[in-house]
Amino acid sequence: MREEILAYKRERILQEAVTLFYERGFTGTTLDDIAAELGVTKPFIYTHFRSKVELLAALCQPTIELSLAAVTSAAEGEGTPTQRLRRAMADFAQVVLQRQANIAIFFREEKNLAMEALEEINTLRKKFDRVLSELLREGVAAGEFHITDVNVTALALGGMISWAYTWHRPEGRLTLENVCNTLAGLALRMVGAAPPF
Amino acid sequence: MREEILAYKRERILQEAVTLFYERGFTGTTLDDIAAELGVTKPFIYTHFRSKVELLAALCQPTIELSLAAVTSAAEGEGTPTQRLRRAMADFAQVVLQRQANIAIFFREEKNLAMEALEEINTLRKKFDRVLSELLREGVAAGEFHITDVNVTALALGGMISWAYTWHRPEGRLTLENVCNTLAGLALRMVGAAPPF
DNA sequence: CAACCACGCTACCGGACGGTATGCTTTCAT
DNA sequence: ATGAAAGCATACCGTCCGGTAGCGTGGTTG
Repeated sequence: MREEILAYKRERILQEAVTLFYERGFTGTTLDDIAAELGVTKPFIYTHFRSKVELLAALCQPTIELSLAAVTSAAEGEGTPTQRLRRAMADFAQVVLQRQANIAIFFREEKNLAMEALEEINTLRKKFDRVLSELLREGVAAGEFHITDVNVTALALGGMISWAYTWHRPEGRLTLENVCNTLAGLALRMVGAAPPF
Repeated sequence: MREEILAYKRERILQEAVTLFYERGFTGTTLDDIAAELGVTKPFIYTHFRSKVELLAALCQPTIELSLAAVTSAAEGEGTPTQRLRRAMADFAQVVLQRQANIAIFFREEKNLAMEALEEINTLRKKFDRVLSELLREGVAAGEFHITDVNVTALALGGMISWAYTWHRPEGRLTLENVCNTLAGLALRMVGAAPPF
């Protein structure tokens, strides 16, 4: 149970850090700010994280891992390439929107990550692109997709979905599921899959 | 001619600032760094810009203005909605890729802009989305586009193109024109325009 | 009750960096 | 040639903030 409490504290720090980094930026947020918001002091944070930069990595990496897991799981799952791409895009969109702040922080603060952490994450991103490209190639081979440049299309797909972090408002007109489905539909069109979506 | 020299100096400062902010981030770059790279000293920069933050704004705003101008010009130009959308997307993509560093800096360092400058830019961005949405609506009315949610589609289109700043490599496999055309083609598919592209 | 220990706070350090006051150098007008 | 003014460098200031050392406190154990 000691362990669980430790993990909980760690999680609370991360939560508050995400909120503040998202609102004010990484360098615009001091560790004192985070501590104050938690009702603790700076050394408390240092018992759970070695540095501010490590805190940043700890809130980026798992989110990128989730994104990769979403597309990988869908791509390697059951169904036609069309069905799998739909699921991959919808699930990826869901991760992006559920972890909107984390995603935003990662893309904004990339330059503040330690080189080591950044390389690890970039490996994941390359894998993401490879998995997506491979799925597209399968779809082309199966005659379901019609694509001129598979690699550019994969990047465009990833971008269209990722970008949602910049404009989605959780309390807005559209529900999360709604947005995910719409985006997945747009993705299928981009690859020339057969209607209806 | 005095004026021209002044403008030139200003431009050189901006160039170097873009390069360094792009590589190391805004807070990761000191004014001394920029000055050193130019072979001058910090006060020199202060004779041309009131503050570091103003420097940031000066290198973001014109680029956003160019983006808006690109889509506006195409949207209000000649041709069918399909032709205009193609041109709008290709021209916008060209701005994004030619000003890749500026675009990247803007999206990354948004939080470091002065509130006033940010609001000004956000006005431009809203106008961008409005112009694009309006063009989509025209296309739907003309029976050329088939879209379920015009606003989301506009955001998705903008995102797909904007995102290119994260992956395009000027010295890579693809020429700039190549990428712009491919992306414009993908855009037309997204809105359900009639092939061929 | 006493000894201990885990935990987190108070208090502080040191360096980095945005910004500026001052004075020198160069250039131009008279 | 001389005065003035523009333009830039030297040198400096004050602050902010990431990171740390050491103490106080509360709970647990024998």
